Amino acid sequence: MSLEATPAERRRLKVRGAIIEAAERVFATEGEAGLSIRRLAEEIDYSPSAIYKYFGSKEELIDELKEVFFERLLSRVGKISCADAPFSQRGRACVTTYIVTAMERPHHYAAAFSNAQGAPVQVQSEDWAAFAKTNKGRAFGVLVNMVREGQSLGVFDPELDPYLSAKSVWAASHGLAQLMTHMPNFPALLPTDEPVSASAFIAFHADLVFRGLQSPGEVRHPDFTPED
Amino acid sequence: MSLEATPAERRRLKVRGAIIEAAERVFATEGEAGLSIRRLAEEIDYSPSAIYKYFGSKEELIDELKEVFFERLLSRVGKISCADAPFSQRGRACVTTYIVTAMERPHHYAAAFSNAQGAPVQVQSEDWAAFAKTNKGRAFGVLVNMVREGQSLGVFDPELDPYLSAKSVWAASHGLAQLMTHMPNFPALLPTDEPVSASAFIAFHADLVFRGLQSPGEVRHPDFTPED
DNA sequence: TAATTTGGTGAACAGTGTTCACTTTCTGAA
DNA sequence: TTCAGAAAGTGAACACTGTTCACCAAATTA
Repeated sequence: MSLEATPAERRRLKVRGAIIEAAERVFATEGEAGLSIRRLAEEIDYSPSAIYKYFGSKEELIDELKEVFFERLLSRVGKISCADAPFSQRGRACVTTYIVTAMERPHHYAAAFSNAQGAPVQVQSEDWAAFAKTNKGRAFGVLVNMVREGQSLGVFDPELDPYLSAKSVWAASHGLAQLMTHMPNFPALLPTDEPVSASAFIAFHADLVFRGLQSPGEVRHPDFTPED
Repeated sequence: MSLEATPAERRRLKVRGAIIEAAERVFATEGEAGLSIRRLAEEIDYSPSAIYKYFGSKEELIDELKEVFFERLLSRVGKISCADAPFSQRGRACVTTYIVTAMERPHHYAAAFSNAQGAPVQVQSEDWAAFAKTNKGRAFGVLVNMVREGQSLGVFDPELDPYLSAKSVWAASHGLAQLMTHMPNFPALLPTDEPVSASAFIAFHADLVFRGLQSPGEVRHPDFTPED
């Protein structure tokens, strides 16, 4: 048995790739509702039971879709966090990038926080060591470092625990991401008629989140001006 | 036809009540996964098709469960908001109450933000007038008033738009509620061994949210001390 | 070439939500 | 009180679903 990719292995990867490609296509547009094994099989011209030679279950297949989605989310936020820009911009960009990426694939993001039956994902007994290795865990690590950097720069309140603060930032980002994937016109829900764009509101939210972390003397008014 | 409740009407309400009671029982513990029409029919000793004489569809039935849940959430947050307590306490309590109530019925809360297939609920073309009449909309109104009160007291930054601020607070609350219903040990996910209780972390989060709203001069360090 | 693993299939199982023709029960008016 | 009509309830069926399993053919290995 060689370490090279045998023709059989290459063929296998090809079929497997076709499956997740078709799954990605239908999942991105119709979500879990439109993704049935039989339909997937029809799209790739195989029998339904063939899929079970490549994936143990439908859930396993969808888990892979979520995984690649979170990898992109991680990579994007990671890139932002170490970009060449002032801290205040980078910090806010972490939050906005997270939310924008979630909104690009609402079904993926929603599914990542609920299993097939819409029930809460119970991640019982998961400890820190296990969590830190997951994509979610590494994205969280980026946030912790960002809080630490802000504290060392004197911008963020040094009294705040970086881990708890990062969790709070994550929760705040997650909340807006979820609300906006579920109600696309959420920012525009106003009694007045002046429109507020999605991106403008995301910026506003990111700003408020960061004001909460700033040192008592450092808090400034948001540079928020509704555009377009 | 009288306005009184005829015996037939009373009987009908009784059966209907038995259905939602059974549905509530199984939904609260097992969520949408365990709730099937056939099982429900078995529990109330009727045939499955009988249920369709009372509810147009399974979704309609579940919508009612969500509705009563949000009514309780609304009533709780509403009570807190006009309680006899200092503003800083009431304000934070709105956030913590929201999160704690969500955690009491994780399946209800999760379902309220995703349809049966786990796909995002698309509330397209919903305008403010319609939104303001829903339970979500009225709970949101409570938040807006709270922001306004904080501004008139000089505690919150008067430059902030009350509606956008209330949305941000809602998003932040929703985010933690969702994260905690999905990962019960979220607050305890720490590299260190010192435990942080759920309630302690919720308080910490609420505090950060409020720091973000405070006037530049008013920001104080959080009075957060990990208890128990 | 022979043996064995792998890839692929169709039929079936146990579920699901929902519909529909049908019967039974109850109700409101003549 | 009788009787038409509505309401309540039923069982069988439809069209799905994820999943399994015996079976078959093709590719790989010995």
